[in-house]
Amino acid sequence: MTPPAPSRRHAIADDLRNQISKGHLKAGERLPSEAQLAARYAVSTPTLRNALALLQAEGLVEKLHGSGNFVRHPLHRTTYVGGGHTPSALAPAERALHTSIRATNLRAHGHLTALLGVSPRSPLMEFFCISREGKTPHSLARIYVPRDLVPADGPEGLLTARLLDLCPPLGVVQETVSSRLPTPDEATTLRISPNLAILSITRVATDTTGRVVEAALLALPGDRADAVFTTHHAAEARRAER
Amino acid sequence: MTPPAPSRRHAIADDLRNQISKGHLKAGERLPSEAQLAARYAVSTPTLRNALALLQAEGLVEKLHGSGNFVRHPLHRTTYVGGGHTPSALAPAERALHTSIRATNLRAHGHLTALLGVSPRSPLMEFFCISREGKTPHSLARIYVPRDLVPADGPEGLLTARLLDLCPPLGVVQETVSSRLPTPDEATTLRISPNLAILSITRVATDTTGRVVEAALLALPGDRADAVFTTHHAAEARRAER
DNA sequence: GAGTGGTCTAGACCACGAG
DNA sequence: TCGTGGTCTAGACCACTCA
Repeated sequence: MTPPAPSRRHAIADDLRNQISKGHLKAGERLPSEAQLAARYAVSTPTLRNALALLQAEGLVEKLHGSGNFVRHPLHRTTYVGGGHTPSALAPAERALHTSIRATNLRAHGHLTALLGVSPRSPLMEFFCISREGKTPHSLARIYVPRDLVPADGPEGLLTARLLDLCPPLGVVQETVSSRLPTPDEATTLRISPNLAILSITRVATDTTGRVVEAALLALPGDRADAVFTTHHAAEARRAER
Repeated sequence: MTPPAPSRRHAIADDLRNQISKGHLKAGERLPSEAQLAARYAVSTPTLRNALALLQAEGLVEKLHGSGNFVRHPLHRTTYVGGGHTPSALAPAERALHTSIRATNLRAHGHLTALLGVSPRSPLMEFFCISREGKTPHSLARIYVPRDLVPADGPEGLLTARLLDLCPPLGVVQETVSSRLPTPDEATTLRISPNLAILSITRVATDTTGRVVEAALLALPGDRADAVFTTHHAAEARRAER
């Protein structure tokens, strides 16, 4: 189907890919050093590095500066479930994801004002969430909520984020998905290379009055995340009948 | 916010980015040759090419082999509207998109059988759609429909695709979004570099009986496409009351 | 054929991580 | 400190586009 790529880096990448899929190189294992691999394939180091860059973009190999290149564990894909009211970037509970949340008070600025439809410097609360499987991060979320929607009583623990499920009757949730390169910060916190594209989701939730109750900026590593959106058309058909 | 990137290629990319945004380099214009730019910035050609690769990944620059590097027209972003029943990768009609459709008869094979929930070699019709704005493609779609749902009367013109709006009462539409590198074919038909990630959307639509009436594989260039999904929670709330 | 980008080489030097 | 990957150089050769 795909014509065999003539370039050397593709040939090398194909060979390593095969070795990985056939189990000659196991998950978590360290590859030989780039110098050794370059010698084995009789290419220069930049060429070999290009080959590894391909595998890295596919999520098969993880590069750790100073340590080596490692075979990534067999692609545990995270699934983001769209359609609203998920406190963090809620992945299906199937897999044990440790989610750490950090809450910060701040004031609206920049495009946050436009997203939330509030005036500049109006008080917000930011929830900075990272979910990990083991040591490797699987999602990064920055969730902004007008401060008056956050109950002042409890400590801003895990529960405060969860209240979004209950508090106001949700109206419309709009999620915009795009694919882009991570910012340097995102790349480091997600522990991915700056060349690996991410799924970037902007979620804006409004209550029934049209007020924005939540704006979330989600970043999911492109090599280990999908987003699923399900639409029930039967509901709309029924509604149309009325 | 973002610490100034120390590497030369980032510095060069930043400079070119500024020149583009300030209008010193206009859309559609050709950049000086890579050799000239390398000389101007006093770097080697590979380094300069790395800088251009960054701009290319951002969609600001388009490389045409043998012709030169060009400033891309100001990012006409296409928006894919999720939530079902759109015949092709229907972008909002705001912009004049020429969509060409080619219909082919084939039989289910490979993962198509799983997607559509049909037995192998059962007859399908494939719609191969490309939408362009001017000369540059904006989306690529392969839509598969069980052949018995396609009316045999009319020629498989534009209308055949549109009938999906009407014919069966739709049940559930599920759309899975991921970010990945294009296959070589996709890269060439979309006229993007193999390094630019695409938004890949798999859409499966079922009718009210649960039968799959359409499976679509969509590929949208990551630098000029978004996908938007809107969920109306009021409807669900009302439904829950009953 | 002249000029362009695409690939590759064979080194050099720096930055990071672990012992 | 030592081995690792990260960046860069200066030039070679090939492939493509256009006149």
